[in-house]
Amino acid sequence: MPRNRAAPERPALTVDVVIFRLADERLETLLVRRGFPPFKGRWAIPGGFVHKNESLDAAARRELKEETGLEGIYLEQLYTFGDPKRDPRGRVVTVAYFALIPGTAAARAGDDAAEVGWYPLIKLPEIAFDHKNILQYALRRLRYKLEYSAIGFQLLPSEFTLAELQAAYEIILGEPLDKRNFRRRILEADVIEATGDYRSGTVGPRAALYRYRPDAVAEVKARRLFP
Amino acid sequence: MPRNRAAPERPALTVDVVIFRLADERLETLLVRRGFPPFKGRWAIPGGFVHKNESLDAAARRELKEETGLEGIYLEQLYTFGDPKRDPRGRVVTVAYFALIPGTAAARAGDDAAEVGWYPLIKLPEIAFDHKNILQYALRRLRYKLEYSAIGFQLLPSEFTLAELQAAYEIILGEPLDKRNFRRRILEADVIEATGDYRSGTVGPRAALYRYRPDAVAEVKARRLFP
DNA sequence: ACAAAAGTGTTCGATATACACCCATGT
DNA sequence: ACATGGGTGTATATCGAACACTTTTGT
Repeated sequence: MPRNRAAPERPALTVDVVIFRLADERLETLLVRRGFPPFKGRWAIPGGFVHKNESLDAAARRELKEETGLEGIYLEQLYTFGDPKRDPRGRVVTVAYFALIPGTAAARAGDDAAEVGWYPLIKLPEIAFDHKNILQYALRRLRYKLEYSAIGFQLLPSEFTLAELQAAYEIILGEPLDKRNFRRRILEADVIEATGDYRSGTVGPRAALYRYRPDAVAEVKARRLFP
Repeated sequence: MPRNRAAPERPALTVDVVIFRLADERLETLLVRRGFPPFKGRWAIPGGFVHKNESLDAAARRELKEETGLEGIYLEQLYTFGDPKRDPRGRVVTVAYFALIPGTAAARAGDDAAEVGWYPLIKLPEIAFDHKNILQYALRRLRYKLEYSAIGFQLLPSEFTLAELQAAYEIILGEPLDKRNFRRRILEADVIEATGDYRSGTVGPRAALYRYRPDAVAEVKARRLFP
């Protein structure tokens, strides 16, 4: 708490939300093209000022909804970036968040009709500010969380097959996983359950559909899921 | 980055530094007694405003030095707390850090002669603001980091015996550890090395002294150190 | 001599890893 | 009929957990 009153400052405070989705068998993130300097024409993580009487989480949720139209999305505070020089216009401290949206969710363009686009993380366009750092940080955290907790299904629709879930993990972790070991572990972790339905319309046997168990504990502390 | 310019706000921005040390076989934290309302007489985590042209990390280091006189200390950003009602005087967003200082480091009272004291985490006094939350969060993070990375020696002087290190881990994790397993794991982790000297003046065999290997990688990602 | 504390290996159980075939279904 | 892909079990290696005695030194 403030006791030293020397040279305080009231920096602008923003939230930036790194929004991940799976599409075309890649991990993608939503970026906004800047129409004005600085960094005109380059791409930035969507974000905005924190409003009066608004918590940081609420600000992040609002931004996420403005950009994608989605609510009830997995969202987590990532890190706060406050280098004095990170915005050439003046001091702006940003609290970064990351969000995982289901790949099928039709994320509409932002209300303000700015130019927005999804970009794969392996092939990013020219990035504004220190946002490349933030994206790298978010990716590290996502991979880490995927190994230690069971949040992969946040990137899938509400019902999914085990093959789809495994594919999501493989895309993000960037390595193939053994099918039998994957299924055993994910089921033993007790975070998903079979719906009883099957995916039809495909060649071959019908795959059982699973859903997230909302009553499950999100954090799997005792053991690494995918060591 | 800011694109939505509706109702922005410039909250006061502070850093709070949860400072941990080991003393009297307990984990203690430094607290400052508030001399004025709100929460007059209650105890708060040391902190203060972020200055102009000062990064968040620099602000945290400055606060840490002001309170303890120490430099070159382990310091890590924890989380940012921004509930609009967390300070009754107005909007104050705080970036919380945590620091680990060697138990022997004579942490002098703060420059401003405020009333400060070390308190064991198991028996905290009346806490101001939302600082109890922050302390709990910091303790969780400390325990977690201790299990997955090798930072326990940050709470010990530069040279220490394995018995001392084990005692530190036991205090923080709150459970006894097997001596032989502890020694094997901590040595296999390759973060400490024998100095070649021995601790004398004690009853019984002389214990070998160890030091931190500064070239070692801090994060032990591959495996839990103490599962 | 005795008390205190340092140092040292092995066994056993649990967990992780590697690996291949059968069968249902749609075309 | 055949191509596609879902579903299933086991053997081996690695890792974690539990456990006791000997030796050194100061008093």
